[in-house]
Amino acid sequence: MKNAQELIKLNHMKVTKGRLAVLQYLIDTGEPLTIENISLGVGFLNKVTVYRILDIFVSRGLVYQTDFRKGKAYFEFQEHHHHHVVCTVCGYKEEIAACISPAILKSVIKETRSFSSIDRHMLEFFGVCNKCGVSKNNY
Amino acid sequence: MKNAQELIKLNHMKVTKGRLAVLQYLIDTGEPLTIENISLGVGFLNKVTVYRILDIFVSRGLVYQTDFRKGKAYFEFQEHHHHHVVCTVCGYKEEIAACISPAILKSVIKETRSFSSIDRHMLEFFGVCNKCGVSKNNY
DNA sequence: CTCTAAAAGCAAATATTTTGCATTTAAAAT
DNA sequence: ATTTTAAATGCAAAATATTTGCTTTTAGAG
Repeated sequence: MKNAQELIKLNHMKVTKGRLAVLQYLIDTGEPLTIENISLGVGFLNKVTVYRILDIFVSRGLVYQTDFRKGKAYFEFQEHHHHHVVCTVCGYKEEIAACISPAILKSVIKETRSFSSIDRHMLEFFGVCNKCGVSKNNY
Repeated sequence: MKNAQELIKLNHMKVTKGRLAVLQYLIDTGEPLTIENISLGVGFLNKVTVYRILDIFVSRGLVYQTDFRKGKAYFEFQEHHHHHVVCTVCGYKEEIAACISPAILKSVIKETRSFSSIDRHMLEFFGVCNKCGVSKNNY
């Protein structure tokens, strides 16, 4: 388990107070957070800077950016790569280990004519949680 | 191949001029569109109404809502369910057939304690297209 | 310690999404 | 056909999210 500073260095970025704080906050909370969440959580950073820090973290693959159909981006440090199931009624989110298989990734590479490699993917599942009632259309 | 009106009726919604126009536009263009795109494309609908129409289309599974890390939602009619590879440099999008396997979906259901069914999922791949250069970090 | 490119701050603009309420309309009931 | 009514739409405004341009600060190389 590496610390924030090592992780930043390993990914070829300047180690700054802001980046350390954002990454540490993401590591500590361990759940998907919005820019607003992070900005408030860290406390001393300009929100624009938070946007820029997350942009670069995501582009280096240090942070997973995703979308839960809430009209804004969510960011999460992923010590272990994973995805979520989201309730479309109450917004409850559960972490899941299920992920695409290497075979699927290979088939993507094989299928596409315009990309020779895939850096990352975003995968989220939506349903209605047991509290909110049981959904009918399965697929 | 069903027409817009049948599709709306089949999904238990009132058939309105707005819904017909939006769905038809999505069918005709056949690519992921933003609210702005659809609003302009249809021409006569208030943008708020477009939001509301897409909300209900997505909730009924008639339309696939996704996110390409552009700070806004994309919507696409999916005659055949599919996903995309997106270039993180130029934004170029390519349609791909690759999708999660039924086995993965089963494993999600098995893994989660809070959901008894999954209605839909969002899956997108990101990379750098051949035009923009070749990315290094593969996984 | 100096220097410089990169990062952060700040203010403002732009874009996206949501909300509340008045009006219109689809389609069911008469 | 006409009436009725819940659902859909329009409109204006608010709230929220994201981007941009430019100045100042700072990490880290030399």
